[in-house]
Amino acid sequence: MLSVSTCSETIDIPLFCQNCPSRRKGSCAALSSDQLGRLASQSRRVHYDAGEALAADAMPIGGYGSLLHGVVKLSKVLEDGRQQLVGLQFAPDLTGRLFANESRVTAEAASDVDLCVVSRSAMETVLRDSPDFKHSIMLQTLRELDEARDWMVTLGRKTAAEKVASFLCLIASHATPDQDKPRTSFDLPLSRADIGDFLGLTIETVSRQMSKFKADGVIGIENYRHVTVPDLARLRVQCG
Amino acid sequence: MLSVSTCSETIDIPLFCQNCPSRRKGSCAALSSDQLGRLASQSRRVHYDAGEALAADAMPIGGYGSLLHGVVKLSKVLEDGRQQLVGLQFAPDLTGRLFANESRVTAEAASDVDLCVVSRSAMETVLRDSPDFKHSIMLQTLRELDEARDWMVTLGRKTAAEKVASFLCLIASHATPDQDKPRTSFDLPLSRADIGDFLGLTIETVSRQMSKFKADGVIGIENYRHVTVPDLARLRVQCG
DNA sequence: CGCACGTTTGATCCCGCTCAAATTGGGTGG
DNA sequence: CCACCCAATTTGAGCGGGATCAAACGTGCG
Repeated sequence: MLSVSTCSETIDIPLFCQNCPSRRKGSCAALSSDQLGRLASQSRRVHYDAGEALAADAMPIGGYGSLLHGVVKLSKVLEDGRQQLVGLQFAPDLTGRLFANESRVTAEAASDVDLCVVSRSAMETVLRDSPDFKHSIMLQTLRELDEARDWMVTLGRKTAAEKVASFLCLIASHATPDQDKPRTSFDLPLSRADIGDFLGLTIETVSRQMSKFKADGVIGIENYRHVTVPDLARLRVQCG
Repeated sequence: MLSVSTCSETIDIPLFCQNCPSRRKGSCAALSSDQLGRLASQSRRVHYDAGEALAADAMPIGGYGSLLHGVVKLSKVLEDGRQQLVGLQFAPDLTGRLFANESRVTAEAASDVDLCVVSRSAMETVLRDSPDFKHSIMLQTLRELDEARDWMVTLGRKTAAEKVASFLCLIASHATPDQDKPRTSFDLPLSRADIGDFLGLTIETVSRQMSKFKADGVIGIENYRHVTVPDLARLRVQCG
């Protein structure tokens, strides 16, 4: 893998990169095949069960991970235990705070999660050697900033019903495994408690608003976690 | 200015860059003197009066500006007019959404503001030619993301009193013209209405909490806008 | 089956919002 | 210099949305 090829584009691509979301539409798409090979040789697949922590607030950064499958929740807590989710990550997002010694958030696997992990030094090397790779990650960072600011509007100015509708729309638009269109049927990656922490609401209020949407026919709920949306436009109207 | 010098470090630095916060501790610090000269030759000083808009949500990006003096507020509005501030910028922050055709926020001068403005193409050129400059801006973007996430906790999980205290602490830590220590006496760059929009509160609630802090001796208020903090630690405790 | 946990549903309370009025201070013109 | 005006802010009264406290329900697992 470390030998450098100068001809074929595809032969040198590591097998496990071929179907990787980061290679197909994430930051690794910016790497040449030999850069990819070099990075891949220093990476390893890591699985986290739902609920496991990938990184803790104010703790040293162990490494960086490209999200292959699953959902990662980013959160922060106040001293007295109040918690706020500050972001959700989906494939092919990169986890881990770049250019800092400590994490600024707690990262936990919301569902079962597969990561392609590289060490901090390997990441720094590829960032130095591939401006395109770094650029791609800068674009992701800017997108995350846009998303964070969008969510600030939800947190600061929307009603409970609008918050829950906004959350459902967010999941519908990301639950899509391989397409760009929002899904009309999906599993929620978060418990009611996590949804409350994401929306700045209590469990009970989330539950009540979901029940109300169900009663109004805006959504269907099965087994708590599975949601169907007969009319996406109707749900979107509820987002305020 | 366009002539390239190979010897002296300081002679070629444009006069109006010498005292510029972006040159001293912002992104322009990453530029060589001839890169700086080239960029400066394409820049111009622009003044905005308090209240003027620098950029509007969903409108094309006109150019980018390094904030020389003053405070810029970033906001988003819902269709029905509800507004949320999603960030404040101070010197030497860069204004303008990079690598996008449209702004994702409305940017307004909160106070009188001076900007060092460059065109989009000039910015793209210097980003291409100077990896250090681009890196510096990436660091700023990551910092803004951290700040946005910190504020999400404030918006989602704090009480009105804690929100107002958090805002006062934020201003105290940024009102410092040339030092890194929080100020104990400063002018608020925002009206009560803007503070409310920043905190997800109404004008009245902001006013009541400020009055309460004043009555409790945590802060002093003169002429609505000027605040003194006799004991910063006591204010910080109120932040939750 | 029976326990445990996540969720739903119900009853009540309270913080922050709404509506309304008074106060302050700055600017303007006589 | 003062009277007036206007916008921003403060203060007050009452209401309501979401929180809190409490209990019932459903689902999965040992």
